[in-house]
Amino acid sequence: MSKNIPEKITNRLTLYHSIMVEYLEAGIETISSPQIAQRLGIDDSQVRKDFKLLNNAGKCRVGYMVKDLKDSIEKTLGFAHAKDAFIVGAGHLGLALAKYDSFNSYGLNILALFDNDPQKVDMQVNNKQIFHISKLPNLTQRLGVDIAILTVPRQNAQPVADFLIDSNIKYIWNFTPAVLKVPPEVKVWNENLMGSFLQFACKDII
Amino acid sequence: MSKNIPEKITNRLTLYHSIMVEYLEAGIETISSPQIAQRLGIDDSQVRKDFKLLNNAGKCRVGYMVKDLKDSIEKTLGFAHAKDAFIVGAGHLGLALAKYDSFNSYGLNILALFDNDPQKVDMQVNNKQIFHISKLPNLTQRLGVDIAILTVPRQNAQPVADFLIDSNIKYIWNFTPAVLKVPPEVKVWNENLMGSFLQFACKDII
DNA sequence: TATAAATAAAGAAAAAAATCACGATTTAAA
DNA sequence: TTTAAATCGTGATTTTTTTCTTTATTTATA
Repeated sequence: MSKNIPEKITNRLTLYHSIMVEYLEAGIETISSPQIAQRLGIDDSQVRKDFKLLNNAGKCRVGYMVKDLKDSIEKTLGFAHAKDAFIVGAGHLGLALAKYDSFNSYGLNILALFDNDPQKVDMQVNNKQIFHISKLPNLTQRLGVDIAILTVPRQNAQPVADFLIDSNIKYIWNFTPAVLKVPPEVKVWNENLMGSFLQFACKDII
Repeated sequence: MSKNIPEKITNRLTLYHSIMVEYLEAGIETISSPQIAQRLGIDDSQVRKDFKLLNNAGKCRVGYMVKDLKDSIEKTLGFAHAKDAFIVGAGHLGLALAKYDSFNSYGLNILALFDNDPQKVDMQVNNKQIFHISKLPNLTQRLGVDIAILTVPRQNAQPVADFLIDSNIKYIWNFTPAVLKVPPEVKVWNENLMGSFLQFACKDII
């Protein structure tokens, strides 16, 4: 689909999307760039520039059609293009993500969870089974999954990542604070919660 | 402290910090900008520019002292300046964050959790008590807490946020997909997990 | 000691992102 | 109907961020 959209814009598009969902639920059919801008604390021309990317014309003095914007954003970000993934690490964070049903509507399909704790194995979370980590290579191959969401403790992050890579996982969404060492063909996305918090903290609180 | 560091740089600083922790644990005393750059897939002059911000000189042909860099990053990002916070919403995500001990070493002190589910009230998570949400205004005032980490379901996000604001919460770290409406004196930081994922997905997978 | 290689530092250049400014359009109101 | 206000669209400008280039320094090696 339309790729190569810069991170920052993608991020704003998802925020716009949330607002569209809210407006639709409230039965509001049109929305203007200043309304959105004020809500997000950004410039209104920024919003319009982003929307131009969606090929979605607005109407002067009226604004944009909420439904059309929502559809365009979904199309642009590939919501419909479902991607399968495993969650590796069935601790609280892994379970929280497994229960996070929004993933589905955004095109991310969690097929199963993996853990090394025998007590957790065979449990079900949100209709997804927890398997022993040793089952991962086989299931990866059988189901053709190449995305893993890594939610193990920091100490295990690198060895588990190595295991995932051996099992042909190509994309790791890394929720651990470890900076993973991976070969060039494997892509890592660091969620980096602390970085996120510190950005918040540095700006306003300290 | 040294504020107004742009988001992107703050984010990189936390990644550098993770690498420093790892090097220290491995007993490695120096590190060079190309090493770090390669690890993170960025330009090495970028790394040096970031380090210049820390007033931390390197040595040609040798690199930087790992320990010094780690300390500088911690000082710059205000790790030592402890900030107290409440977690609002004791679902899996809230519990996961309550158990996330890294928060502490990064200067974020979770004092307690809040939920409206009577079954959860009075439970302990990682030595932190879960209170009924009705206790929040009182505790906010008594403990002088003005940061809330919001992990309730999307449907409850706005009403709970309104309640927090009435209770004098000034900073909301928003893990819900809702885009909150808040008065100008209240600052919201959207964690926006889906945005994060879609950035990842758009880049490489679709 | 001389040479080569790795690296930091710092300025220049390029690229990307955000903001500004203004004309055009549309709707509502006088 | 005229006027005013709101809003879009877009080019220009500014700011920020990243990358490139060069010079200087340090260490290791011949």
